[in-house]
Amino acid sequence: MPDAPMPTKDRLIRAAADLFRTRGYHGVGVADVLAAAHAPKGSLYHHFPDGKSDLALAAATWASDEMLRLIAASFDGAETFEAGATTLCYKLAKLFDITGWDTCPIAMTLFEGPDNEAFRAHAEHIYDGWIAEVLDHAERLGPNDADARAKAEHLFVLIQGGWMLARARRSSDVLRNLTARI
Amino acid sequence: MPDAPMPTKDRLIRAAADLFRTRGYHGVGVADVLAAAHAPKGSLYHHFPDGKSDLALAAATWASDEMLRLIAASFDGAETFEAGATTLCYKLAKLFDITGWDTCPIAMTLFEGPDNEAFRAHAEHIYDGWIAEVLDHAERLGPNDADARAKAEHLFVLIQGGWMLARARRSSDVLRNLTARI
DNA sequence: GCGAGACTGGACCAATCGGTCTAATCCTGT
DNA sequence: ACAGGATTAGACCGATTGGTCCAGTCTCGC
Repeated sequence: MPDAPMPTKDRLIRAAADLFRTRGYHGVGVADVLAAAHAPKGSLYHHFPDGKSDLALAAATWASDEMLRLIAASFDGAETFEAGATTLCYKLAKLFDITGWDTCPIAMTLFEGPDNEAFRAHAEHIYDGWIAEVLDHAERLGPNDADARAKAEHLFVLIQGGWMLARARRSSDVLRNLTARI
Repeated sequence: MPDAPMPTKDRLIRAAADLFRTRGYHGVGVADVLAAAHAPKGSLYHHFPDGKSDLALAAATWASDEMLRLIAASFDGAETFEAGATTLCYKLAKLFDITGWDTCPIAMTLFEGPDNEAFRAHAEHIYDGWIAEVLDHAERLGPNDADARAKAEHLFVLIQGGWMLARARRSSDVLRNLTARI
């Protein structure tokens, strides 16, 4: 666990992302994050002057970047949109099994925040980023497809819904079965 | 607001369901529920000996019953599965606009609970109830359809995912657009 | 109209919450 | 070597958290 070489700010973000993802924004205290990141309180409020909410936005952005990488990795070698989407579902299923991913990390972190509007806007921005990334690949792989946007949004909806059922059932099969409906 | 005639227990459940749905389990304090239900603390712990978690399970069950009624109402007059599913999406969209429904009330209430396993199991039970209700109608409307269960689960996934995107975008159109993919 | 259980009302509690503050320490350019 | 900003360390704070407890009140069967 190479904790030491990582800057405190990054450790805080990662620990926060992990905790928020599994227990939700209000389910995690700053003390929990501090303990997980092996950081004192002073550091948190130095790097994130607005405290917990500031940290939550950064954690959501970091989690989003991971998701964007996962999307890119899934579609990069794909020859069709369906192939890429299928790979993405399987990668998510594997991640679900390994890390116990529960639901969408963005939803867990931002959908119950305090000053709701800022959090909601950030969530919308992140989701649009995911859809845009998928859309890029959809247009690349199906140049004449007028429904590319609809296909991208559909995949997003499937994955979000699949995440929920997968969590409730503790079964990643739900995510794999998604591929039949892409 | 006919608050008075309603028994305290019911007022607590409804107030809790409303609050948990919008702000999540940990985002709501028992004091908030008490204030919304115009009930003193003693009543809560009389009707729900295990306190907040007990109340959350009851609130989730109540919210689930509302959803089951909505499903039944949507499919009752329908001549095909697709027609019923479409009606359901439109009803949910309307509800989203009126009440500001945010995401799945069950997820908001149970997915971040404390003794996770009991909450998760209850969520699974409720979700299976929804799917079973849809499945009944699917089998009634398409007697020879071997994929009835897959169709029911697919509709569930669509609605769950749609709920999330609808909330992030503050737009019920997402729910209406679901009908193109049923 | 009386007695018993159901229910209410709210004072009270320890623990935890997010956040502030200041002193100490580290790091880097000169 | 030193200055000075960046960072860390953690004591401390008032507010709020979920929960306990019991005296009082209501509502029944009898």
